[in-house]
Amino acid sequence: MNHEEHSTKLRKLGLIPTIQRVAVLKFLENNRVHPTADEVYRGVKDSFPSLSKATVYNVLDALKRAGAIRELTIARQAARYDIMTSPHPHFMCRVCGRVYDIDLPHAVHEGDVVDGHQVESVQTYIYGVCARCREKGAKNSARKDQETKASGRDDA
Amino acid sequence: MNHEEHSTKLRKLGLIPTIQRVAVLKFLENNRVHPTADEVYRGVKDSFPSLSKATVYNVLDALKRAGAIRELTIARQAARYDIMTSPHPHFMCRVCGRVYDIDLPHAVHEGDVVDGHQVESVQTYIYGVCARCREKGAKNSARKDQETKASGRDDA
DNA sequence: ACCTTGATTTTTAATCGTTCTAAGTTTATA
DNA sequence: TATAAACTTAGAACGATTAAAAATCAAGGT
Repeated sequence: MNHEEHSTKLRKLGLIPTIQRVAVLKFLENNRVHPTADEVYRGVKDSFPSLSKATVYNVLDALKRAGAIRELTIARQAARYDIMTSPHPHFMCRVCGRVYDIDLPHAVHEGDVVDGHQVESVQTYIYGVCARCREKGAKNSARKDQETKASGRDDA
Repeated sequence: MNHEEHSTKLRKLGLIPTIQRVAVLKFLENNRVHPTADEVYRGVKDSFPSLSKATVYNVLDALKRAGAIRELTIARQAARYDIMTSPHPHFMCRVCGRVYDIDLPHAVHEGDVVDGHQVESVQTYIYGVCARCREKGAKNSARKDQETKASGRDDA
């Protein structure tokens, strides 16, 4: 997608296509790892140094309300953002901190009524150890029982 | 449950049963509305004025790690706490802010492996308008199309 | 019961994600 | 190009949570 197409997409969403909005949208399309607002900020700022962090929050909020992205509260520390696709669960690894898309549908859907409550959106968050870290852990423990650091990662 | 029983429960969890821990545990058992740390603090402080907020965080963290309570990140603003029962989804009303237990099982469970990832816990959060607010809204709009405030509530 | 030692609580300050404010800039439209 | 509305910016403010250090308490041995 080029600049023009992003502008069109934003216009269709009812948003004025400013260069900041186009830049954030482009970043989100090229970085589908569920970045935090700060990660978006740092990523976009590289190619757009005058960008303000408040703008990132403003743009993310506008995109969210326009229904173009979803906000994930999978971790207490910071919200994460996902380009809108059909609803699906997310998995967060407690070892490396990465967030993965899970290829399963939700059991409850928009429009459903559960226990008398009108459903507008659903998020399922799964926590554990991801495939990559399980492998690494297995390797390490097989070799030497090395301590497998459980601290947070520092990004993808 | 009386004080002695709470002490026993804490001991079984491997925690020294201090009066603060007993008080927080008791509060959580009597207020199963998924309170925030601050709501726990205010609630317990009533009957225990010397209580510190840091202690509430410490106790909640200890209870969480001992597996006695679950932490919900259903809203970005603040974590909420739930006495441990079998895993179930939660519903948050965007009108009144209340959080309800949903009587449905999760589709994914502890111990499962999904896409190669080892599952340790699952949380499903559903957002929308609760039964109570739907009724109220219907009543109001039938009567006079009164504005239905969408701001946060101020508790149960 | 008393002591010792490690765990816990307390107060206070710090951190950090997010929101607010006020001023400056840009966009859409005429 | 003029104008008003929308948007961006920098920086201050906010609020939930965590950290640090000193004071207090709980448990087990004497």
